[in-house]
Amino acid sequence: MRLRVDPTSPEPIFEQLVFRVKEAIAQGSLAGGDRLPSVRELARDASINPNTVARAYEALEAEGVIVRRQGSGCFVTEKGSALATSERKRRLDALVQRLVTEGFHLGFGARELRDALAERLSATPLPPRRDS
Amino acid sequence: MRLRVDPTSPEPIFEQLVFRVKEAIAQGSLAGGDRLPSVRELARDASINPNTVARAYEALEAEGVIVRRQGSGCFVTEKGSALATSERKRRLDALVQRLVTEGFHLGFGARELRDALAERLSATPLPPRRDS
DNA sequence: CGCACTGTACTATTTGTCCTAGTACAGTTG
DNA sequence: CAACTGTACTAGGACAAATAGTACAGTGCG
Repeated sequence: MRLRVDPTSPEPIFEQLVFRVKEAIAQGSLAGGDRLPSVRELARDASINPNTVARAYEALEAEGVIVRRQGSGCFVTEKGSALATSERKRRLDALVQRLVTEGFHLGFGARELRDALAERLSATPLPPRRDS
Repeated sequence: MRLRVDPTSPEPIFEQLVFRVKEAIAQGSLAGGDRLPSVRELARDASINPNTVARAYEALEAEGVIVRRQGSGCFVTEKGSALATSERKRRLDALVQRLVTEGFHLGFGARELRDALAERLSATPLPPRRDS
């Protein structure tokens, strides 16, 4: 469980951490019940402040991705998203719109976008979902 | 050309403007050669500071999306992305990875992601590209 | 129990960004 | 010339991010 962070990126460090954890789960390298590195351990490994790690873990818990247990550690949740269907759909649409718009300005057309997504999905299939 | 902005959003106003303009181009409601509203006019309409609009236009020009002509206005560029192929590919992959990861945590599977993208692309087809 | 670990909660400080406000200058258009 | 365009500053307020340090509270194990 090695998490890297780019201190020069304009993206806040704690947000990078949040995404890396979600990424690891979406790729199957972290699964429900798995334990994350401790706040202090991860801070030492990544050469960042423990408070920053704690902030990332706090955000992950707020999203329902992990649970934090005082004294024992942080663990990946089993359940899926707790959002209403309409809100989930809205967020997905926003993500897709982002991809389409930015992709277009990068010079990619509809087919290339579809292909890139398909390739990504077949390269590392999504782990099975455990819907609550 | 009406551009709306959400002052309560955590996303900076100037970034919202940048994306709105790119969105309009990707949807065909703005095309190469079209003129954007002036800095002061847009600022008045959206009830924001002219400096904020100027900042957005500056960012858009830095990305090659528009050109700014002192005294005459800002115009949508004809050309495509000026980035190296490898860099364009890398950015596209990052966008796709974002969609897949966040989509997964929203509870969507591979098929639903593909369908959402396909639906978006068929709803408003991308305008023809004028590659430089 | 006792110790070492875990997360949690503060305060304080520094740094950087976002946004607003105001002024001024420079190029373009009619 | 007059009225518009973008551009470039300064200044200041508000806020977020990250650091450092300290302290407290729950857990697990020898």
